[in-house]
Parts: sequence; C-alpha cells; structure tokens
Amino acid sequence: MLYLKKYFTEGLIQFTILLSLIGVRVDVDTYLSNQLPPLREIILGPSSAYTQTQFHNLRNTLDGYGIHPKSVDLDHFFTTRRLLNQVRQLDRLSVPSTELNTWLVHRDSETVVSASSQSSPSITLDNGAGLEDVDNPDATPAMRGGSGAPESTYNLNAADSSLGAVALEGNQEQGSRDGNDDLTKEDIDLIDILWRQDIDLGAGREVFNYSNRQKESEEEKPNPQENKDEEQESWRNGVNLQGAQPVDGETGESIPEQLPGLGSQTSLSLQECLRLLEATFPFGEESEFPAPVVTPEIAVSNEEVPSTSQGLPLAPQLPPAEPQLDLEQQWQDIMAIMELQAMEVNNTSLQANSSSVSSGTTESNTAGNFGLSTRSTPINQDVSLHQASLPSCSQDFPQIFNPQLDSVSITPRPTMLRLSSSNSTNVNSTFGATNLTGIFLPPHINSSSNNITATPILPDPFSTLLEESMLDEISLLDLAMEEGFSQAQASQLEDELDSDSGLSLDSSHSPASPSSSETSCSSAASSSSTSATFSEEGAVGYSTDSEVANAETEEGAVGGYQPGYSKLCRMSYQDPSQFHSLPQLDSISHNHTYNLPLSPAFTEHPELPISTGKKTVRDKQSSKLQPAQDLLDKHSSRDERRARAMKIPFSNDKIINLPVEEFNELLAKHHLSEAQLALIRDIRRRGKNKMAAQNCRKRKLDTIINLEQGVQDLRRDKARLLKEKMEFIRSIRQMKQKMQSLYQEVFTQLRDEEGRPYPPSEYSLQYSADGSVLIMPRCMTTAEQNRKPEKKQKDKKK
DNA sequence: AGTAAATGTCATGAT
DNA sequence: TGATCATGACATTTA
Repeated sequence: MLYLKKYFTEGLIQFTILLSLIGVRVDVDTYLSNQLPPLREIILGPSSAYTQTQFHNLRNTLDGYGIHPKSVDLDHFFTTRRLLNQVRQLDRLSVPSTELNTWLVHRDSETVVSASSQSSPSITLDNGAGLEDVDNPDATPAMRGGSGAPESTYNLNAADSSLGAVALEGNQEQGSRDGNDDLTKEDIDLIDILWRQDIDLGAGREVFNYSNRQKESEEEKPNPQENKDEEQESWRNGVNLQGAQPVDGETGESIPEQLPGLGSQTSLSLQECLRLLEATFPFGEESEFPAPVVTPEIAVSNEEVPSTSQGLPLAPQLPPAEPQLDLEQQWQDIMAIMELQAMEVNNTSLQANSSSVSSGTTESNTAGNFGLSTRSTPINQDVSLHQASLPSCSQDFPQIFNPQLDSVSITPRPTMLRLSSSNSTNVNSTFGATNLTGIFLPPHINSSSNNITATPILPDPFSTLLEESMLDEISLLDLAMEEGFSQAQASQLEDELDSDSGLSLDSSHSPASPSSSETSCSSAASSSSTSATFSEEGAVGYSTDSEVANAETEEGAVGGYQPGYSKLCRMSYQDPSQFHSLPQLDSISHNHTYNLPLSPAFTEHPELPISTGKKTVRDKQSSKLQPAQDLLDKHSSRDERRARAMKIPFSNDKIINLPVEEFNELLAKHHLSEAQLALIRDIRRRGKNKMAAQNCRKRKLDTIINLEQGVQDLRRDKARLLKEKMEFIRSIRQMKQKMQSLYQEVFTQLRDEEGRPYPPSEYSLQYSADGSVLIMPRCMTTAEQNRKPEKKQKDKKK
C-alpha cells in the first residue's frame, strides 16, 4: 500500500510534468490545496500526521481519525512534499505559485553543453541573452532552439520562456514575413491561433519555423555588415529600456520588469543618452581614451576637485568606479561558495568565458547583457548550467591584468569630475541622475570602493573570475539543494507537529484487520485510544462466564496479547525512505514507534488468555495456556507482564491513556492493593513518559531536519545573492566599457563651429537628466560653478 | 560477544 | 498542588 501510494504519487507528478511539457499548465497547488480529500490524502496523506490527539479530546470526538506518528502516511507526507518541492524548486526563483511549465527534467547534458557553447561564447545567463540571440546571427539558431524548442529547453519557468521569447521577437516578425517555407498554411494558422490564445508553449512562434531560422542564419553569415547593424540594433535594444520592454514572445504582452539596484529613472535617462549617442554616432568596438589626454588630468582633478560626488561626466568616472569590489569580500564570497561545493574547472567553457570578458567579438553579447542582465537575473539561474565554467587563473588573470585593457577601462578621468562640479546647480539637477557612481554601482558598493582605489585593477578581475566560476557553482548548488522540503513546508509541518504532541489516536481502526502490517500497526500503536471505546464495544468471547465477562470487559482486560505485534509494528515503520531526500540523514532511521498496549489486539484473539475478574477462571486458563502465555510474555512489555503478574484488572491502555478523572474512577471502582496501585501509577507514568520520549525524539529529529533545511536554504540564498551580485557587477562593468566607447566615439566626432575637434583635455561631455548631452569646457566646473553651461548643447532627440 | 541504534525509564523542571 | 509534558541522562532491547 505504501509503495503503491508512493508510486502513484510520483507517477502523478511525472504525469504533470509531461502535461506541462506538451503545454498544458498544471497547477499542482490547486490540487493539493483545495479541499478534495481523496486526492489530497492520496498525495499528501492525512495532514494530521503526528499530531497527537489528546486522549480526552479524542474521547469527546469518539472515533476521531488520527494517524500514527510513525504511520507510513507520515512518511509519505514527507516524501510527497519533498517531491513536490523538488518540482516546484525547478522554477522556484521566478514563479510565485506552483506552475509547471515546460521542463525537461531529464536532459541530455551533452546537448545542453554543446548548444550553449556553440551558441555563444559569453555567459548568457541573464535576459540579455534573449536580446543577444536576436541580434547575434551565429547564436541565433542554437539559442532559439534552446529557448523555444522543447528538446533543448532549459526554460524552467514561464517568465524565462517569455523572456526567451522576447529575444526571438525581434526577428520573429521578420521571419514570419520572410515566409514559412516548410509549413503549410494550416500549420501556420494553427500556430498563430495557439499563439494568440496564449497557450504557453514556452516558445515564440518563430520556433516553429526552423527552416526559416536556418535560412536567416545562413543569409546573415556572409554579410558581416548586417551583423554589425544587428549588433547595433541589439545594443539599442539592450540599452534603451523603453524600447526593449520585455515582451512575451508568444503573446506580445509586455512584461513588467524591474531594475534591481539601479534607479529606474536614472538609468533610463542614462541609457537613453547612450542609445541616442550610439544611434547618432557609429561606434567602434574597442575605442579607447587617448592616454596622453588622460594622464595629466588625474593629478589636477585630485587636487582641485576633492568633492566629485555630485554631478559627474559619464565616461571619465567609469574607471574610478571600478574598485568597487572589496577584494576581501570577494574572497569571502569565494570561500562561501567553496564551502558548498568543490570547484570544478571547466576548461572548455573557460575559454569562451574568458574571451567574453573584453573581447570585441562579444560586443553584442555584452551589450545584450548590459541592457538586460539586471532585470531578472534570478530567473535564469538554471540556465547557467549551460555556462558552467570556471575560468582558470592562468588564463583569466593575465587577461584581466592586461595593462592595456586596464588602461582603457580604469583610466581615471578626474578632470571631468572637476568640470562637472563647476556648476553645482546644474550638477544636482541635471547630473545628479547621471552620476555614474550612483548609476552603476549600488550604494554599498560605492561605499566599499574607497578602500581599493589604490588597486583599482583587482576588483574587476576578481569579479570576473568570481562571477564566471560562481555561476557554475551556484547553479549546481541550486540543483543540489533542491532536495528536501522547503523551509516553509518544514515549518508548516512543524507547526502541525507542534500543535500537539503525542499520539494520534485512532479508535476507528478495526482490530480485526491486522493482516496488513500498516493497518495492524496503526491500530496497534494507536490502540491506546481504543481502550476507551473498547470497553463499550465489549470483549466478545472473553469469557464463557457472561456475567463476569460483562463486568470485566467494561473495565477492559489485561492479558490479551497479539504475539509479535510489537515487533511487527516496529519493523513496519522503519521506512528510511522518509529521509532519502537528506543524504546526511540516511544513517538516521529512528523508529519512534508508539509501542503501546494493545487492547484492540485482545479483542480479536478471544482464544488468548484474558484477564477476568474471576481469578479462578483466569488461573485455570493461564495454566492451560502456559506455553502461549510464555509467548505472550515474550512479546509483551515489561509493564504488561508486571500488570499481569499483579493481576491488574484492566488494560495498560486504560491505565496510561484514560483521563485522570476516569482513571481515578477506575481505580476507585476496584479494590486494589497498594502494590497494585503503585504499579498502576508506575505504568501510567511510564507509559506517558514513553510517549513523551517518542514525541521528544521525533521533535528533535524534525528540528534537526528543519535546521539543516534552513542551512541549505540560507546557503542557497547566499549563493543566489552572490550570483546576482556578480551579474550586476559584470553588467556594470560592461556598461562602463560601453560608456567609455560611446563617450569616446561621440567626443571624437564632435566639431566646433570651425570644424575642429574638441580637445579632450579642455572639454568633456555631460549628460543631463532630460536626455540632452552637453559638451562643456572643463574649466567651467571649478571656475564658474554657479553658471549654467551653455557652451554647446547637443540635443539629441529628447 | 561486541556494538550501534532504537527504545524505554528515570529525574527534573516547566506548564 | 497534582497532572502532564519536555527533555537530558542513563538503561535496556534489538539487530
């Protein structure tokens, strides 16, 4: 029965997964949380498991249905919750309620790896990947397959797939227009119908047109110019948040988004500026600031502009913001990750990742990440499995510490700071929002960056190293930690368990059905409750002396035993599967079986020796059944034997579980010797204590389990946060690089009235909140702070 | 026979 | 104040 249930439940879940794979949404919560007792109990088992029903309360409710604490139902409860939790955890990060969507649980890892490595050398964790895919022709086919096609899907949740579909959106319309060669009109119509009906297939429409995708990729290959255009397009999409509002690739619905860590208003205007800049001036991938211009300005700015925290020109500030990462903290993070799992270096993906750090070939990727990575990084945690890669120090560090690269990325331009601070009014109103430090860095990072200004190079390299490796680590960690029930569930269960301690008494179990171990044990273990009603039921066949029997059975009977019940019960409940989800607990297989006296068992064995009021009869019977008595003695508890030896006229059940009033009445009814009374009280005390001990141990175990789960949850949270942090940092770095490029690009192409370029040492670009870009003389920042710069205004679009 | 785990029992404090 | 419960410590049983 146990296994039947278990398999049924697991089958149910698998079926659910299958349904989800073919596009049918199954809300498990609905089935579990609604009040459909049959299904709910089939899956979860009675939720009252392990909740002790107070005996007196039970007596009040008579045949209250309870569950034995060691019942398989309880085990099943754990198992089921664990399985469900595992299923839920698959999309834990983004789907608030359990909603099974397009998972491929058993995934051919090779396909995944190959797909990801083939598609893009960069880490495409974030939603930026979606945009990348649109505009990166090389990556498009594979990634489309990854985001849309079931066979390679790692989109574990709706949001993810939607975002993935966003990536496809860009080319989708075009692809549709290009013609669906291999699809019949009916197919197309059907797809469109489904698409409009928002049947979540986890893919955009274009995934149905593989030939079209292939065609596109082939067409785009020989035309690098178009590629570049598309890259720019992706860049625009990535930068312009307004333009690149995430859209459900299937429905076209807009998806609300957030930019964690970035002020939306600020980033909006900034990114808009970027977009406008880029749109106006084609930019090179690897533009650098001319070193001669930069170098002399550093000293000046440091001396003249002590306070540069207000309005700051964009590009010049980027490098100083680099040392945001506290090296020590990074190492702590590393150690935290290392604690969780042993690091596994993936050389293959290492190259890809390392090349994506600064290589111009991945510009579109970085642009994509830059634009979107901050939006919903948590969503794609699982996707990062594809990118499992740990850059090795030997490869990464040289590149990271490449002086040339550093000179580009970290060359400070403090002169610009001085300039911007010259007009404080304008700074506050106009540039406050474009303060790169505020834009690019979370405040805490900014604050911590002060320590590292001396070694501005380090944080970035380490962040790179960290983020790449952590992505892998954390992803694996996520999966590894999915086991077991969640903390919430555990606490919920704990609440249930703690609501009352002790037995769930079930007097409804028929004592005549001990054939099944489960049933017999339930009834046996919970038999303590039965005794109360048992006496009313009467003990059929207890004695041929009906008169005495009536009198005695009202009080219950001592001496009825079910041989071996105790053992049977103990063994039957030893189901270590309960803790399979927690390997560290495999060794723990406590059996806190309530080894309680068995009045129900007595009733079904009328042939067994029964305690009767007539000692003569009992003595005669016991003498006749001496071998059976020995057998019974062997399997009865010590207290039962003692009670029998002392000829206690009622069952241990009653002694232990009767409410104190009734217990006292019972004692008063009989004329018992002091020794008998003492024994009865001892039996009661020990029996209660036994249950208490069992409860206590179970509680202890639960506490341990919950604590471990809590630790796992916390570790997972920490890893997730670290991962997010790394992704933010990476995005920031990419943004800064992009800003540098754009700035330089724009600046070098600016001409004054006479057609001469502006010398970078004398002018700088500043961005205002309204999206306009100004070129200002640097001297203005200090000399004329209060005067608004009107040297030249280049109003771009907005 | 030795051992570890499970279970029972006792003492004690809290409710 | 007695009953009950919780729990640590120890004893006993079981595998």
